[in-house]
Amino acid sequence: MYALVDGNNFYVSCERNFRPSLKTRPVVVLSNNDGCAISRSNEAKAIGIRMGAPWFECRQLAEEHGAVALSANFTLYGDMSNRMMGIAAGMGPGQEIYSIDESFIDLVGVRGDLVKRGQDVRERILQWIGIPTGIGIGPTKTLAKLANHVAKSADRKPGSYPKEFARVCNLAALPAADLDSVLEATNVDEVWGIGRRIAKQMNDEGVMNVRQLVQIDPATIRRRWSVVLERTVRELQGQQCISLEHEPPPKQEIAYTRSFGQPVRSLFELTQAVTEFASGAAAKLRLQNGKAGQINVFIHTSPFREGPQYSRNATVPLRRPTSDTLLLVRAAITALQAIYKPGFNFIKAGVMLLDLQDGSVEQHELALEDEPETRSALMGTLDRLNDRFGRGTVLMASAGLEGKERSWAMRQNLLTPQYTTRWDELPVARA
DNA sequence: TCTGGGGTCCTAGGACCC
DNA sequence: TCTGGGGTCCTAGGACCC
Repeated sequence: MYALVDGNNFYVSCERNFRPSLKTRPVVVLSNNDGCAISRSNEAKAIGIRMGAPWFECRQLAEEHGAVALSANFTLYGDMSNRMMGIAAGMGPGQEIYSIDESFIDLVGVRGDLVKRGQDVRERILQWIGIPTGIGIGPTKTLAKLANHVAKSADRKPGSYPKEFARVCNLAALPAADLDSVLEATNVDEVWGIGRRIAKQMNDEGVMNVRQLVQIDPATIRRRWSVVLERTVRELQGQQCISLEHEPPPKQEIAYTRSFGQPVRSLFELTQAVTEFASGAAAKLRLQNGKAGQINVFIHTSPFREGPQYSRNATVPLRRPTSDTLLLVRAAITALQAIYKPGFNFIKAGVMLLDLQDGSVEQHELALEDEPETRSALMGTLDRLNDRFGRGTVLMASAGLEGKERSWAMRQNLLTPQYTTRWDELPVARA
């Protein structure tokens, strides 16, 4: 038995916590460069702002309704997430943190009324962290996800499901007939693992709701679609196919990619960006104590804009697997120089670390180019300084200096303070 | 003027081997 | 006119998730 605990409109809820005046207004949180709406309050959804909608397209509509837009403050959301996850973990003996705002809880061996238990956890998160959540409970992860969808819809959209399912919903406790009517009221595109494409294909074949879906033989699903979807259907039928991951497995690749605040043309500017991205990726890599065997760099123009398009990437093998910022930046710049072509308006670049391996394995060579121990001490110091005094405190000179140059830096014009992670930005309470 | 970022898994097809 | 069988590895692309 599993529960899925999921924060409602998570980024918006984090922001509202520190600015209660936002609680009655439509609020949207925007992606990097203030490009798209990536989190919306119920009020913002109600006026028709779609997930992922470009802000320049829906801005007027939003402002006519008194909406407030904010730049994404991922430092804040990450910290709020950690606090929420700590409380959610109390619901059962195991937890898998599935994304920034949701975690699966293993309920094996938990006795008593699970709905009551869920309601208690929900209340605690709301009171201590200020984040409203929905909790779904079911015999498989896919059914727990579905129950979570029911819990949220019943709470927000009157008439979608019976009201007693609102906020906390346990599908496992339902008599078969009631479960059937829930499944019948749920479109296949709400199922975890069924996206737009497959939902469309199913609809074309007359499979509209989940009750119809669970009546299909898994072998048929496999033949018509894939083993992935077969697992999904089996899970909906109550058979556990996807187990809980207590520990996140080490990443197989690490990416650091960004759109620019404005298009750039020169190799000089791209070198700055690629330096910064490679440094950032290297820091993430050291955080999981890994080493990369290869590094990939890409640059491309904007498919949304007029003008000649250009998109290329290059992969450079490292002589030895490494997590050293200096070596990775050097390799990234080599790759960039190989793919750069003048005369284009570049809008995005990225660095990907590939072929990742455990950092405790050291491959030596006869003539060492550097002193590995000195270097890893240097990287440790670099990470500690940037952690303590803020990202970018110590950086590679080719990344360029704050304010000057760096024309590509992203726009975040509507950024809120880091209320919970910086002493000088703590909210102040007045009597 | 203006369109995010970071992942995973699976499959098909090509290259290559004996 | 006709061209085997069995296998591995790699990559690109497509699907999905948040």
